[in-house]
Amino acid sequence: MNHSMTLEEIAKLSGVSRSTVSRVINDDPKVRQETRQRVLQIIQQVNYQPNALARSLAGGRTRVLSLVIPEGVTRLFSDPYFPILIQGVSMACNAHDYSVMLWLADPDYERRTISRIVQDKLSDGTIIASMLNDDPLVEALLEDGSPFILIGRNPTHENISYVDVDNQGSTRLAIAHLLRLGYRRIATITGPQNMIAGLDRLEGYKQAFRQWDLPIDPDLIVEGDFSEDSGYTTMQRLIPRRPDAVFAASDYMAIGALRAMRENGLRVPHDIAIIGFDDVPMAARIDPPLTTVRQPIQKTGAIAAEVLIDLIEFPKTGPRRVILPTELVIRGSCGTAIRTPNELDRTDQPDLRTTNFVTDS
Amino acid sequence: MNHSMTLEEIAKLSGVSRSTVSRVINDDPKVRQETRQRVLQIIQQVNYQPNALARSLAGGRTRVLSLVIPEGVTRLFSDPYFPILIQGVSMACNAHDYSVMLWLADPDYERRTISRIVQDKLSDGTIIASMLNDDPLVEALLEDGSPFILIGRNPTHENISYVDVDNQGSTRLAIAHLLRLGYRRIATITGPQNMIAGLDRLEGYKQAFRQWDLPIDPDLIVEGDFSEDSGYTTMQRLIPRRPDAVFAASDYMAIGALRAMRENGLRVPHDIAIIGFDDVPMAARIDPPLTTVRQPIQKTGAIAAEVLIDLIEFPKTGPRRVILPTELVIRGSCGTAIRTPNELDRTDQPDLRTTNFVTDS
DNA sequence: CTGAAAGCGCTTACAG
DNA sequence: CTGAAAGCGCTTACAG
Repeated sequence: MNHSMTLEEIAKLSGVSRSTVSRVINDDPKVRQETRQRVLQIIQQVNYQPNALARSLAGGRTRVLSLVIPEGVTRLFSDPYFPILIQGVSMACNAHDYSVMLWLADPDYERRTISRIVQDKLSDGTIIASMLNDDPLVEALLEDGSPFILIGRNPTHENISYVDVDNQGSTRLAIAHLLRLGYRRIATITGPQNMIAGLDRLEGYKQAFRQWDLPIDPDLIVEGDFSEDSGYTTMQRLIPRRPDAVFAASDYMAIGALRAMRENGLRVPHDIAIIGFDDVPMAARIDPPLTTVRQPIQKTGAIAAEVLIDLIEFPKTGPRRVILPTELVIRGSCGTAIRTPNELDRTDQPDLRTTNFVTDS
Repeated sequence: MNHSMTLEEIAKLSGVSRSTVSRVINDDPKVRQETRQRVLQIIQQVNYQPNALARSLAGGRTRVLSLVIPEGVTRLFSDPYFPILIQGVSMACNAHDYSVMLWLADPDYERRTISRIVQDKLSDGTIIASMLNDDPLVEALLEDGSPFILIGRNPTHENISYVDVDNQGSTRLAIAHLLRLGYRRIATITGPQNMIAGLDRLEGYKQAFRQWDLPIDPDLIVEGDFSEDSGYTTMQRLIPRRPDAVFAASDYMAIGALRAMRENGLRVPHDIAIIGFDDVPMAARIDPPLTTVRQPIQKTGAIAAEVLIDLIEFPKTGPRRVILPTELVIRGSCGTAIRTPNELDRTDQPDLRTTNFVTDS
């Protein structure tokens, strides 16, 4: 167990006061070059690293961000969504010399957990990736007044900072794509309806039908939880209802649905088409390659961290809302042929600046 | 921005000294019941939460663990290994009132990153899940003298604490299973050869052949990096060499290999058998279901955290080494029929207490 | 059982 | 440009 150096010792070694050493460490310009050099050399020499705890306590800032992710959510394992998100957060934090504290918390937190996250004062701010509506943590953070940001907008508090994608618009576009190809019995496997992403994607699905003056068949709407497993299970229920296409609110649900289709002898896209959401790496690799709405997951995490850091360093600036662009990636899983070309060729231009089409190379 | 309560204020409100409040908070037995109650009530009433920073600085312990995972490793995204591991760590930490600081660090750390992890003093100990041999972080931690534990043994420092599975033994058993079924041209897609798990699984593969007095064909050994993609790519190279079975050192490499097999018109297990490693959820779901070596990933993370916490709280106790049991899970991907029953039925009993056979329900 | 005091290792006005 | 001093919010011997 090495004895850790302190400011005091560096001061002694370099023949200055500890105030001066502190100033050198903090790049305070009003230190004589000569002095600075001497101190820096000593620091280098003994490989001194200031104690982050003491620094934070005295300075009032920890340079730590809390990242809260719902524990137990199957998506954590079935799907690289959260890993990629975490990496985005981590990279942005590294770039700004922040560290990240990870909380995999049960969504119905015990009161104690919330207190720990909120009042610990171990982090300067919080990123909530749980996206649950009416998350009690949000209320607690609001009350505490410490900076935080959500991944995914919060419908009950529109004045909270968040970063999100246009889930409604992107989904509308995906459904429109299927409609344009002639599909009519388009089912959807939704995300959890207690998460805004799940709600918004379902809403986008409905909007597309309304835009086209087509009826919505409630029998073709089933609720999943973003996991591969739920995609499989819900697809099994959907098959007897004979959809000709499916929009799954996540790629892994689409992968699960494909598994169910295969087991039931359905050929994709010949017998049934499918579109996913996310564009995780696996989407391009399955058979057939999955048409999907690509969202910038890593960037979402990075932007969340950056906006939060900004919020911490400039507290006056009001809540920030960031909407990141998505794009529809066309691959093999929804076919390309127009099935019933009659009267379908309406040029509905979606009002969606953030969404683009791309064709996968 | 709420004003945060301090010990001092609680003391004033409850008419005692701040020493007493501190004792109440820390469950010091030598406080009169009556006093304790009064203080606790005030604490409850104003929802006071002690400042963790100050507590740590004064107490010398932060109750924070650092978890270091190699960034950029494709496995982080292609595979739930790290997410499940993280969850294990997180759950154990929650249970012991520890928090976890996550470091997704480039494996060839900048010197600065190492310093931050090691000397920050923001955490009481470190879990290294990078498993890279000759990790500079290990040297730094060793020098610093602060407690840490590895996921995966370290061949150069056998006296470091770690938790691992018997990779050699498990693999030997998996290969023996294939040999017993009559396969002879058994290829392997190894893990990265700069990680001990990759090395040990390859070593187990070789050991099995030696045990059976069979030659090892270097053409049937290709190196992957645990990712689905590398499984696909290396399998493409392997196919012309006509293996009749493949042992992939991770399930996702097996999944990638299956993709290559399918594209080349090979039927599994009719034309070629395959065994994976990990038993991630997807293993049971692909077509055909994957025979694999199940390792307790979440438990590995949990045990690592628990042993580390123990090491922190009882520093004298020497290095701990934990080997967790694995089991061979037999599913459809390697077939069941003995192909060439002649002379194969040797009853080699592997010397492996930690490995069991199970058949998936 | 309780309090006054020193101390954890820093930062940051305040003087000079 | 530099130092002495107060302070961040706790813990923990030391007295009593």
